[in-house]
Amino acid sequence: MVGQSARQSTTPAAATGAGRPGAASAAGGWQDFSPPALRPALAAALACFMENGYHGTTIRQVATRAGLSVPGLYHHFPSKQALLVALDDEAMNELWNRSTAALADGPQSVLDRFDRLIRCLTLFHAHRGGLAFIALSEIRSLEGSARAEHIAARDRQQALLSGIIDEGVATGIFDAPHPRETSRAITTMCTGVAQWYRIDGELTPEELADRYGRLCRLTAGAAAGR
Amino acid sequence: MVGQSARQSTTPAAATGAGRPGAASAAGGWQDFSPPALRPALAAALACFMENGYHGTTIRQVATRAGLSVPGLYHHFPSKQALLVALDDEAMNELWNRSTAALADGPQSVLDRFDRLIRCLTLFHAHRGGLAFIALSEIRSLEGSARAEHIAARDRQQALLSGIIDEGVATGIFDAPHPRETSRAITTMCTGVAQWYRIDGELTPEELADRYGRLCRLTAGAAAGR
DNA sequence: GATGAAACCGAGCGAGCGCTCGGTAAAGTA
DNA sequence: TACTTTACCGAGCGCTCGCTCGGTTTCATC
Repeated sequence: MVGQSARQSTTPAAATGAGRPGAASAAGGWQDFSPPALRPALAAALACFMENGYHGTTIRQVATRAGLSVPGLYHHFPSKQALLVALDDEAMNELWNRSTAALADGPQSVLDRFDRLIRCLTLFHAHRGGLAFIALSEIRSLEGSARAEHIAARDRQQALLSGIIDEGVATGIFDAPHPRETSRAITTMCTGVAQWYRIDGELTPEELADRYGRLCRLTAGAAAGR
Repeated sequence: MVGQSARQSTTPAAATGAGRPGAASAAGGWQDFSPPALRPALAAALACFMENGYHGTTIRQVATRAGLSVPGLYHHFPSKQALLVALDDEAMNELWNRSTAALADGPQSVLDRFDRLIRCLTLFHAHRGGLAFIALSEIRSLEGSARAEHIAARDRQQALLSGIIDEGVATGIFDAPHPRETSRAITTMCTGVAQWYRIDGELTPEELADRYGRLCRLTAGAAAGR
């Protein structure tokens, strides 16, 4: 309940990014998750895809959930695939924006950046579990260039963490004889949060992030700390 | 290439289990992964589901891949859903049989059992990645009681690891102030192998299992060892 | 060589799919 | 008031879906 949810709502977050929520440009804003803020049709599509998957969802289900007729839905999005691509873009962009903001926001030692990135990953996958889950599990359903773009974004995102781990190994902060597997394992741990975490469960995202921060330090071969 | 792949093929594995491959009843047999041994129609369904997901796969694709006509396929399985359930059962049963065999096979200290279970989980998700991936990602597509049975099997499987971790925390072998999250994180790491590991990649499953064994010890708060 | 079971297939049924046609209603602008 | 834009919908098109009907072929057994 308490945590450090960093409510700084008096400052309108509107500087470098596109001005959309999720840009999180202000200091500390990368851990502020107030509004979901998806357009109604997208929110309906997300809910349907989470329940039945992309191919298991019909356009009529999405329309009904959005309170629209089928042609009414097609007024906002040109195809079912476009709904998926928009959700995927939203997820990948928001995670990237938050991650880069987290890395820039504070002391720049390797361990500080590691801790902030882990916190960012955990908070995102807890708060935006649905979005992250779809982006992770429906890669196969992305058609044409959208799939390649997703994979490029995922690799770029993954490089943030593995870069820090490589740095930490080079400077002796991390004891990781196989940095690639260490990085893979930590990434999997954090993204896995989207698969099981429920926002109405026992832990707040902030509490979970504290616990995962400690676990990831251990996995990376750092001192337990806090 | 070397590893400890425990080739003991002279002894026919045929004692306690149903006699099917994957029962792995002989000593050390839980880490012997020689034959995939799925019926042709199931193997075809698995390949299709991996490429396009359950709902994204048509019965005609499965039939073609199996070298059958559509009615020919229906001679072996009564429905598309039955193919998925059979694959899911195969995955859950094989993992359970191997896990219980691994726990029984050797010294019974907490750390010994932990190491063998982690090794078993990693080897399984590397060798049987396709099967494990479908069982993990298509839970939503299981209809009726099959979904509840899968979840029961998954919880039973999960309890093997969390039980050991609780034991280790109680006896002071593991330093884990939040055993449930530790258990969840380690499980996620190991099952995550099915999402990215390729059998034709740089690491053999046995090498990967060695590295993951070390990582999981760290995550659990044990001494690094080896 | 007759018999029955198992293995298989060409053709196609009814249903539901993604998507569109040709509109109407409401709101902003001149 | 006329005109444009935006937001929406009833009806339905063409297609593919999971599945089945009514067969034929293969093969072990007598």
